[in-house]
Amino acid sequence: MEEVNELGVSAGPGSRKGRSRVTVKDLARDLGMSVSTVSRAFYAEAVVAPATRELVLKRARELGYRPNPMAQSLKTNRTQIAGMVVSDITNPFYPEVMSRLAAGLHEIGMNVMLISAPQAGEIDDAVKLLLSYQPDLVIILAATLSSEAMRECRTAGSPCIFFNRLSSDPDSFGVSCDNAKGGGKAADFLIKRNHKRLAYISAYADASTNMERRDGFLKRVVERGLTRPVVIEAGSFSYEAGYEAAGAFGELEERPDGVFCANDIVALGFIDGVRNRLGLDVPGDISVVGFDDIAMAGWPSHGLTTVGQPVDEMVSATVELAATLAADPREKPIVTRLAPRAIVERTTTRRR
Amino acid sequence: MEEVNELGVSAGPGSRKGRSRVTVKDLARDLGMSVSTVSRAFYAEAVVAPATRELVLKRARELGYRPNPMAQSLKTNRTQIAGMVVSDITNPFYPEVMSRLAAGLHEIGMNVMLISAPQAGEIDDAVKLLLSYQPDLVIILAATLSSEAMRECRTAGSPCIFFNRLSSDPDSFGVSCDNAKGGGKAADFLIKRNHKRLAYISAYADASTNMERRDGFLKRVVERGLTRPVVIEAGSFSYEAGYEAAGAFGELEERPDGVFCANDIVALGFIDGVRNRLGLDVPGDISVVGFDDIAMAGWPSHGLTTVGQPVDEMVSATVELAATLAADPREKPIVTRLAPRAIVERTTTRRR
DNA sequence: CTGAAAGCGCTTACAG
DNA sequence: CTGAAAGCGCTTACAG
Repeated sequence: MEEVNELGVSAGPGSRKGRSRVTVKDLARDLGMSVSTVSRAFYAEAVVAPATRELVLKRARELGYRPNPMAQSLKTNRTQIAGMVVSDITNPFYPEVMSRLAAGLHEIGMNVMLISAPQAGEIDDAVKLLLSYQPDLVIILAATLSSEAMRECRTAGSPCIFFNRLSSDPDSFGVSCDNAKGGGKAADFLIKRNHKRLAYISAYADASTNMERRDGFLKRVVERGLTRPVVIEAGSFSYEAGYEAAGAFGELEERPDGVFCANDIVALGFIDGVRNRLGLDVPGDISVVGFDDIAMAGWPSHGLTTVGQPVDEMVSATVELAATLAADPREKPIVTRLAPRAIVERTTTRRR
Repeated sequence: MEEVNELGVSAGPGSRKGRSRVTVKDLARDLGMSVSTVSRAFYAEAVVAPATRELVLKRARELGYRPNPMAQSLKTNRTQIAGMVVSDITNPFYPEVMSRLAAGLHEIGMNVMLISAPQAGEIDDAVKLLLSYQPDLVIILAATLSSEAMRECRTAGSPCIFFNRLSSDPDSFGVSCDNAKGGGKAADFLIKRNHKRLAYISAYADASTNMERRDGFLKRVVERGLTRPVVIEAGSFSYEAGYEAAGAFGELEERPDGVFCANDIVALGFIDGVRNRLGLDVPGDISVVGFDDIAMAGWPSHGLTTVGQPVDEMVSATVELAATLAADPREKPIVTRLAPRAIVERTTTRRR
């Protein structure tokens, strides 16, 4: 940082903050070039003598110069910011995804602005705050945007990518697992192991993920000639909801022997509920299959058999889409569906 | 959004993006005032006729005008951005904290820029990217910044707040639980229930949280006249580390009857390890106490007795500090310590 | 290939 | 109390 002083960049009156940052002006002066030329050196498309560019880039590195993205965005209307809206943070699936998404976005030079709403209601205000930074795009995890918020994104010119859970809005992008297929896999898995009476534990009823997994599961079961599975409404994607669902499960006159849950966290709650409240054995009395394959599913205390999500592929697809959208936000909305991974068989299922 | 058109704000040449945003200029024209006056209306300290201010604010609301923070920051050197650096996302304690911190920061009008590094090594680059946005401060969760990164924060003028885990750097802020006291509480708890031979499962050895909890625990145990607890090095704050530590625990010639773990997630792993690998009963053979009181600790399948962190207080303190720092970054570094909550007694401990 | 100039959307001394 | 002007750090037509 000595070079900063070499340059003679003084703190200046505006910087009570003590921020002495190298600006394009400093760099230009140091190099004896015009600001325009220096600026151009940073853009591959810009026409500038190769030798000049090299000189600029080299000196920039030495002085630790980086273009100020705030100033850039004022001119370019691009911010290199990806908004990330999250609400259902209690599902461990999302921290895992957030972390990997953020890393991927950093790699393409984007920064992530995080909006996290404990309650769904509070999301709107936060989205407004986010939008004032004009993010190049916003990625929505496990949250449902109000139609007002969606409209605001549109007027702000920030396209929305729904990750995992899709939106009913036809104007937004989506990256998701082929959940219906995943539901079908769960059905095949249980039927192959000779289960006869199946059930589905439904989470948040309106979530696309929930509906697709349910429908895929039911459809396949019926196709295979078994009776249509019972559906128990747990109400949300949470451990508690799964735990409560065990109560309703206990009331069934004919007890199912195979259960597919909307996701892992619901499955874990359901299993605990079934064990504690109904005194049943898993997998002795019933088999339970989850969806996601979060790290916890692999813990010995749980050993959950589950349909794995193709997280790597989903993250890559999202990052790629982000790169495209950052370059040209006018792409037409598209929904990408990735095939689920193979079922991971652990200890919550067995052959009947 | 109709008003935008009323105003006659055209998309303009620069906005291929279709971003038609109301600017201060538009608002001024609409109100027949100067840009200066309009701008002033948004600052409580600025001198402007009350009636004028009201008018401006009202119309701004109607048109959906919000000052562009990018442009603002160019003048003010304040960005209203809080950087958030996270690495240990597998510990569920952090998602809970992130979510609440983000919400609190949004309430004081700050936005959160997230850096998440899967491996500690990759954090430096991401921090550089973050710093180019000149965050008013950066909050560090469960991560250790390289000294180079810390220096960069300093030259960038962004003060660092270490949350939970403290830094050895004397130049940074900190908000943490009184971990030593928490360790002492765990000791008292086990001793009161007549445990005689105690052990501590250590996580990442260099983490301040780990050291303080350990030392507080050991000190209190010795003070109370018991023999100094065995310390087993699990190596990291993870389930896997706890699980592995059970192996080392099994090798001990004299088996402890009470174990205090560096945090909940380590405790859960340790318990599973002890049960699966050693065939021991918890709490039959040994009692286990954790630290944090994450949601999972309360699950029936775990029922972990644990020292609760004062998360609410820690989050409030951090947000308050952020507000102060955003206003004046030259505050002197201070470390806030909050008392741990009472131990939550569940089913992994019993009286001997 | 390079430079001078305009302007992105703001804030804030400086006059009046 | 208000307005005209300068300037924050950039990019990018426009000349040369």
